[in-house]
Amino acid sequence: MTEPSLRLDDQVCFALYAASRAVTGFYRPVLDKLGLTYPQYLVLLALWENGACPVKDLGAALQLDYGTLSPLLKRLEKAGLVRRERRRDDERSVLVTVTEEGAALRERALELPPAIGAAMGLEDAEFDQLRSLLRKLTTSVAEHSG
Amino acid sequence: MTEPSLRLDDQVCFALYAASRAVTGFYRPVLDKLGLTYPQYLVLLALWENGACPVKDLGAALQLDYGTLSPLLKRLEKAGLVRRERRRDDERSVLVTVTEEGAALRERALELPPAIGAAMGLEDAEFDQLRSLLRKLTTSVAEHSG
DNA sequence: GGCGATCAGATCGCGGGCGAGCTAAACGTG
DNA sequence: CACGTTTAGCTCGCCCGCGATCTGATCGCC
Repeated sequence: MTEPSLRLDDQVCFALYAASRAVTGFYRPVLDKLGLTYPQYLVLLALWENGACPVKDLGAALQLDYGTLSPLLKRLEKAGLVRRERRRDDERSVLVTVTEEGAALRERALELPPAIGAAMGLEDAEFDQLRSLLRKLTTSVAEHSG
Repeated sequence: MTEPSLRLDDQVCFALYAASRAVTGFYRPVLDKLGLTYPQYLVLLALWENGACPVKDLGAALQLDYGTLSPLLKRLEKAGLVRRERRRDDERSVLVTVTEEGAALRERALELPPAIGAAMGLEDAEFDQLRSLLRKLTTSVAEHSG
């Protein structure tokens, strides 16, 4: 019965934290040219994919709450990339729509995934493996958080 | 030649971002009981392991800059877990030392890795695989950021 | 010894994340 | 219809992360 390790480099949680920040750090200079931050980019990914969608659904897709999304969306709106309007049929809900300008950004964003893919230095198999392990981890941890 | 995917769920970067936040979210209630935030916990991990160490080395171990570490260490000091003192032999450098109280926290922290390990729901092999993929990813991305 | 370069660290500003507390709209049940 | 409950969203405060800028201390080199 050995004592559990508290070595920093043994912790998957630290590896995760470091990797996540390294990747967003890699995106930063590229996204700067598009005038976006990393979370803003993720929001646009969700919107490009789904067309318009209410704030609630964005939160579900990105696992972010209103405290994060509300100010972020306001900044995207101020930048002219997004519109926010109350639904007529349910005044509680706010529908977020991509503007022309926001849609145009999508073309320039297409170069991002290949660039990051190359920088990651993983084989295709490792890439898929990593993604599926991360998904499994996320859902499992979420279940244990209830 | 297909267009690169911009689907949110295809992006490893998003899987990473979501997993990292899910894990720190899982730690939060447990660390709350110790009066710690997640980055503070990581700093203590590094200090428990190395004994005292200058701010610069902490930054290297955690990949964090002074803008993050300086205020964080001040908060840890105010909480009585850590001491900060200028070195006599090099007045530029600040040595960070764990106090008795900080050292005592280590015992209570020993229960964390098993708990998170269980919540992750990964086999031992997957666990090691994930960690090594994350490390590989981190170093590779860091190299491509120069 | 003097002086520019480098280095350790602090500070500030901004944009996340997130919990807590708030408003207003819609719903549900009598 | 009235009234409590749920729901969507906002705001605020605190703590990261990080770029930029500042201060002092040390080093290198003449």
